[in-house]
Amino acid sequence: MDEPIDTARTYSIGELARLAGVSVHTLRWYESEGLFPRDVPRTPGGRREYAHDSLAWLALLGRLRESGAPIAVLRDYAALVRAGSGNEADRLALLRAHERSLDAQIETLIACREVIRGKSLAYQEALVARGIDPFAAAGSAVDEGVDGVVAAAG
Amino acid sequence: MDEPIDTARTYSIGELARLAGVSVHTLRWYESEGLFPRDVPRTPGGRREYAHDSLAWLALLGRLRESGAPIAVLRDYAALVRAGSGNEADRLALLRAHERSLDAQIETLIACREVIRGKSLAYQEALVARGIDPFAAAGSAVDEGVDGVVAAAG
DNA sequence: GTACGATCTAGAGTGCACTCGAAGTCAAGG
DNA sequence: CCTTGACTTCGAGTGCACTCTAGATCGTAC
Repeated sequence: MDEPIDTARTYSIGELARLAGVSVHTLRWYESEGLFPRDVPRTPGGRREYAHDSLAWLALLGRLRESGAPIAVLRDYAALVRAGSGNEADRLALLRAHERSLDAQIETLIACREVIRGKSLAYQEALVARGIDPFAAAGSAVDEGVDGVVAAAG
Repeated sequence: MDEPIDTARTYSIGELARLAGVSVHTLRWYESEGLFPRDVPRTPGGRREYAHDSLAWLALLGRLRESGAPIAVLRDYAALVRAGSGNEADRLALLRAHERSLDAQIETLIACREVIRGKSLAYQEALVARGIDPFAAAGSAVDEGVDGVVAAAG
């Protein structure tokens, strides 16, 4: 079951930063903010030696961040994992809460897209009605605008 | 065609803030940042007197902001509207660029949701396998965790 | 041994989008 | 007239999430 060649692999902070797509500054800052589920071991010289699974952990953090989770949520989740087994229901609750936030965000964005799409379609049709190619490079010398067609508020 | 009762309606900054769901501070700040398509008129006493269509304008700005458009984009759009007719193709280009950004955001969020959903389903199944109701209030006294089932990285 | 790049710590600085405070003005009610 | 509350300007402060600086140390290659 164990694959020592892979799992024994460690990363320097520079390597991990490159692989995870974050800066070394960010990795140190994440650590100082308690976003790792266990202490990052050091070499005798004091350098960070990340375990191979740090990359997967950072990938998860990355997804949470991308989807708007504040650092406090990542910290809470890391604290639960750090605390060890027995709190899986808490972890699940945290993840599900974020899922709901994610659903809400997606809905919001879809609603925004509809509004903005409506607006741009109005401009597009107005331009076509005036005999202008709506996808031509901008800056034509037409005198009269299409504001009345699109909306009073621009 | 004109409906003077409605279109002649003006709003004080407090009214408009309430209706648009932003703070009066924000309205003044938006104005100072050039986010209105024309100068906001003042009463003889120096107070702002927003035209009735300001509400629709703010609704559009709100949708753009909600969907991640930075203030600079709103400023550019306001500047185009302020410049008057003849630049509709530019306005359309701006809106369509934002639409593309919106599409990308939605895709990203959907990808995030899948990852996080996968994670929470794993916890859920692990809890069920251990005979625990995954939706019960958290904090049960189970000794052994499900980490091995979910993933090494938490 | 020395040069060099990567890493270390602690703490300051950045950018965004507000958000608030201070000190004063305006307008309607009593 | 006086109070009250909404309004004015200007500038400073806030919160978030990094991002960077300075000055020292580590470790490998020559």
